[in-house]
Amino acid sequence: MRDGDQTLVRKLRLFADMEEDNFADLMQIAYLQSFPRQVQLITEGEPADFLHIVVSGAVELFARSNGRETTMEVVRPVATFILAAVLKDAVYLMSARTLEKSSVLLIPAENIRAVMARDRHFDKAIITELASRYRAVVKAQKDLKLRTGVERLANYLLRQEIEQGGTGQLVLPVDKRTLAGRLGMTPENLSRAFGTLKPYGVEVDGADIGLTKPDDLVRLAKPNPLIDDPDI
Amino acid sequence: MRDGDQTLVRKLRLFADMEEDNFADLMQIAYLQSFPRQVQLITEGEPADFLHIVVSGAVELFARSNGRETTMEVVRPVATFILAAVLKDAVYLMSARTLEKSSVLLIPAENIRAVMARDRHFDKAIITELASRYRAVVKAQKDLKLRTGVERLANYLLRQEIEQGGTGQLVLPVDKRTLAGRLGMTPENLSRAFGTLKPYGVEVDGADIGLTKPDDLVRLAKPNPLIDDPDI
DNA sequence: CGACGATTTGAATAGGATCAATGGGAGTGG
DNA sequence: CCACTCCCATTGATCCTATTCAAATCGTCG
Repeated sequence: MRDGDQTLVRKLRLFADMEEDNFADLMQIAYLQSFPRQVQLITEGEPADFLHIVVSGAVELFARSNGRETTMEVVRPVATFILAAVLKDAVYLMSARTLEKSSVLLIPAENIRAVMARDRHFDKAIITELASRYRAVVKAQKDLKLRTGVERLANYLLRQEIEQGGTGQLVLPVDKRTLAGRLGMTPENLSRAFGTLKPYGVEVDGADIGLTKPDDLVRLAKPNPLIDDPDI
Repeated sequence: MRDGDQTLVRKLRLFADMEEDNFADLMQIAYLQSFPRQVQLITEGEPADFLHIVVSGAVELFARSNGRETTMEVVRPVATFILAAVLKDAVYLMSARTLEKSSVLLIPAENIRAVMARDRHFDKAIITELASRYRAVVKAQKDLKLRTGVERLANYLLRQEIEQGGTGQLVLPVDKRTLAGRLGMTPENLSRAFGTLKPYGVEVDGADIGLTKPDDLVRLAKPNPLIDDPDI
């Protein structure tokens, strides 16, 4: 692994306060792997062998049942995923696939648990991380149950616009098919939702989106910090 | 608090391994309060002052936005709720109200954090608890996104039947209005869903349910351990 | 008995999904 | 460079699920 990448991983909430020796141990054992796009990394139902950390690219967490499939989350660098399964020594509840060419750091679950047993700071970091993840899922569920598809899209666009600098412009970070999954709708429906938002100043040109009437869009979206604010 | 209740709380995963002194400290400070049914205990958006533990009765976690409301979870004794908010020293993401006459143990958030700072076992317990909660929410989201209302009800009935002894009989633990919320549908729809399940041997008499054709019901419900198994 | 809330039933509507067909690049091979 | 292909995105039509609004029924409790 390149030093730069290692520095990024070290900056993760999860590892930031870990004792130097322990971090070095983990990095010694961990290995970084590169994958092309659309490679399935883990499969739901299998035992959690490795903690995964997306170092570059993007990973989609998804789930299947009955022949249906749904996107649960999109993880972008630098972030961990399936931490809970590793800690519980349980099976994965979600599958994961790369959305783009990605590199992923793999740390054997047993090593994570071993460091946990001797590094106090790591415990605290895990607690913070898990609590944040938990709250993120709760927010996602509120988004899903309390809003229509159009409202979810509107709020998503408003969040992205802020994240990308508040210039009234934004670029969709994933293709529309994946975005539809993330927003809990079909691609067809997403297309129509964009259509519905046109009168609210949403101008679409491929992945480039312009928001020309932010006030109108906000009035429609009714953003709610308890759903949309990533820091709460 | 009665000794019996204290014993039950002590048996919670969260407190089971805690050092005796620390547990005694917490119980000293904690206070048990009784509430009639339909009392709102916490309100989303307010700072998390207390860890709550349902000692008897039942508590519904719900959320609002846009004028819509949805049930997120029903918590039954003995279990904690809003742990994540307390740990992050953040605002509640969900509101809570009693469904029945209930007694709730309240522990000030600062004391929880203080014990965390000095009790190693408590850290581990919190991690386990949070990881379980996280996985529970993920399962709930899969249930919601991968199944129709009728399927959710069918699986719910099958889970309850097992939990209540596998006799082919079960009693709904909440009124149907609340059950509808839990299952992500309206009361009217729940009624119709029960109607739809009649040909599959679901016999309804108030809160008493009989499952006379379990095989047929299973065929419809297609239960999935990665959604329905509480121990995974 | 009477009132109130819970549940059920009915009819109309809305939000999304599905199926089918068309347009539009990006990449490939000639 | 161009034709071809493939996949994504869009659009239209239709179907299905679930919500909403309204009304009837049931049960319980005072």
